Amino acid sequence: MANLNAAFSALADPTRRAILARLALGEATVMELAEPFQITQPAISRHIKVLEQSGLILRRSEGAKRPCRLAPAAITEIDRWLAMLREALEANYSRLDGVLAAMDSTPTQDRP
Amino acid sequence: MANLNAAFSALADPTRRAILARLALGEATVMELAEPFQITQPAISRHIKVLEQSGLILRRSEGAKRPCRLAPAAITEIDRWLAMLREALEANYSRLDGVLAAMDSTPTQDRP
DNA sequence: TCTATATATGCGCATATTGTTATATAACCG
DNA sequence: CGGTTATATAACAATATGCGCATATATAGA
Repeated sequence: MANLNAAFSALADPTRRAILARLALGEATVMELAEPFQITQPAISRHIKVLEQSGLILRRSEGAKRPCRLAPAAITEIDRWLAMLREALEANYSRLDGVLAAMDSTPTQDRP
Repeated sequence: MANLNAAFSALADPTRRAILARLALGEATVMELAEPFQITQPAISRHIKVLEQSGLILRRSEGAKRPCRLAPAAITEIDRWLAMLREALEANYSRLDGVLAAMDSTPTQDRP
């Protein structure tokens, strides 16, 4: 639960989300990731470092290149946390549905 | 896609995530939300403001109280964005499974 | 070895975030 | 009306973040 800080913080930046979206298509190098953006390469390198330290991406070495790819673990962890909220909302909806159904079918029903 | 900045940024703070977790149990007032924490009430008020402005929570007025509850829309939006990564990872796994299956069942299979 | 390519890091600056204290606003209660 | 409760805002300090520029490191290749 500690890494959620870093993971959500990393996701809060649109450049970093765009990088992740690109990585969803497959592994990519720093230069490839930097290409669509107007900011400098050092800035991209730092974004990548943030993503790496947050656990959202993994890297390997291929000569001078350091390709990046998505890291399943962190994404799963985030998903698990959000599931809590999702389920809470679903539960609320169910409850509401129940109330509405009760109102509809049994107006002023007797209940000991 | 614009609100994702604010939403993820809001989620990056553990106090705010704890507030959301509390709200998953149901509506709560500022004082109720502040109770488990050691930080001051103004600090909690500001966390709530951040959550509200990010769209993650909704509020109503009940006399002097301003109870908070989870907002389905923002949470759904986050979920949709993460689904992209989730599906990408699943696709990668499938591809890997395919490769492994091919290696296992048909070593050096001919393919025009 | 010299040079080009790929990536990382240090520095300085502008801006944002978080917490605290003090205070303001709003509604309830007697 | 006056006091209490609930919540918000202002002002300030400390810290963090993001960017560009310049530069360092690492590998490839002639």
